[in-house]
Amino acid sequence: MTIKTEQLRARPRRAATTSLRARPRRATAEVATPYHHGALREALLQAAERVLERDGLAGLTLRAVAREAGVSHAAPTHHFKDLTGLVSELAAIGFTRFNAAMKAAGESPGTPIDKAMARAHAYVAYAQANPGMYGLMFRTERLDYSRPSLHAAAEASFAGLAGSVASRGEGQVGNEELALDQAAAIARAWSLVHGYTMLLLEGRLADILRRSPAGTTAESLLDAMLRATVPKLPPGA
Amino acid sequence: MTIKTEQLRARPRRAATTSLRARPRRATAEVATPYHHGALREALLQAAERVLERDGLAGLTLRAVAREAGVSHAAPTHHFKDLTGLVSELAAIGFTRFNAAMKAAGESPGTPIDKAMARAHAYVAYAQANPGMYGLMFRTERLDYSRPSLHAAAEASFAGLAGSVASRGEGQVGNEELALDQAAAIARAWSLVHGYTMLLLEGRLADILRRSPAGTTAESLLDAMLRATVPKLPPGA
DNA sequence: ACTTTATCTTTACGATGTAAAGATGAAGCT
DNA sequence: AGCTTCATCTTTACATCGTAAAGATAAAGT
Repeated sequence: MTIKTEQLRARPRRAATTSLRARPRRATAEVATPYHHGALREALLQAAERVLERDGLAGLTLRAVAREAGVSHAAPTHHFKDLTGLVSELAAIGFTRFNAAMKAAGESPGTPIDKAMARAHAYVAYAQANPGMYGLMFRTERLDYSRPSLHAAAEASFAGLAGSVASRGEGQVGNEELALDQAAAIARAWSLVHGYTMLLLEGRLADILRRSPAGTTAESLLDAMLRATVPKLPPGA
Repeated sequence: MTIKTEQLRARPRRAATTSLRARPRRATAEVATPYHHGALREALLQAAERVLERDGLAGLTLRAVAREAGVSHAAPTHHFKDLTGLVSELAAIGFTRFNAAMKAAGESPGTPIDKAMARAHAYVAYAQANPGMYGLMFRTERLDYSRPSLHAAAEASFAGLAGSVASRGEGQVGNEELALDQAAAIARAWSLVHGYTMLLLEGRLADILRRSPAGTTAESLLDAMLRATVPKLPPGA
């Protein structure tokens, strides 16, 4: 691919003077990548997200993240062990934010159908605003679900979805049995919105949108698609 | 990862004797990786598919394919130029086979709804039988749609889907305009079946299946999911 | 003050994609 | 025929990547 030689990395911080480490502990309001100890873990996660949304999933390498954070390429190892570790931790963050967005959308006023629509739109909106993150979250390949943080966040995400479909109270759909029509309703809602999102992000819906009436957007098409399906939702609170 | 040293590759065919190339041209029934000229291109594609279904998408590397085919690691370059080239060509083959399976399913007897169900089942069945291939086909990242073979095969796939939904004759849904409800119907069908397939392949449906009534399979859940949606299909031939 | 320990850097190795130069044998030309 | 040409394959080379291991460095504990 011939991108650029690795020598171009953000150089290892202290060039020659060896003792500018006595810089103010809090430059403006937050510690700006402190010297030795510091909050490298968080800095790496932020750098990783920046790299992800800038260069895509393919560009999200351990070394690129370390470069972006201005540390040596082996520094992340101590905090995440693996690329899998870093990626999984980042995905957990993505799920957490995603869950918050979905919860907020579910608290909108209106009929249950209105709420369902709002949730669906929030779902797609999150993916459109954070395509890299969404791709990361749903590309299992390099994800380790045995990590507690990721497991919990993803589980909460599913529980929220299932709860919003299965006409229970608020999300509390633990581990109990599901009737076939309940399971089908959950699978339907999830498949619809996830499939639409994936096709949209991969550009597969571009053709359909181009042939649709002028002014049709991804949102309005989603709306039309759901409106034909939603009435079949189980009668619930 | 420490897999294995590259020395373990299928060694470069003629070890020391230098002239066993006068072996029978057709060993049993087909040329078995001929010497110089030969059908390397096809052999590489077959090797690639083998590697893909054996080691997954991550294991599908140029060098692994060359190894599998028993040639030097740079041999594929001349036939495909890139990893992208090889992968795209393989995806084109996948789409072609997929299209054939879908067409066959569409020719089953029964009502239009029966046909639609048969097609949906064929869709998921293909993905389950060829998970590597399906993942390859719908993971745009390393695909070059400007390649004529891939472009044509993918286009045909979409046309078949659109045609089967939009109640036209047989597939002829060229480039004309689409009414919003038509576009929505296509998006709905595609999103449903693609989303379901993706979630299934990534293991995301395992929880739902486990909590479903005993005996519920991926197929029966798909069936239940579709039965609640199908009645809303546009009234067509 | 000295040691311990967490954190970060260097160095090293095998793997990968890709480019470039060297072999090799089939096909074409005179 | 003999020679050249050229597509095909192999070697060699290089930049990159993930990961392991060993060395440095500063904060913390004794």
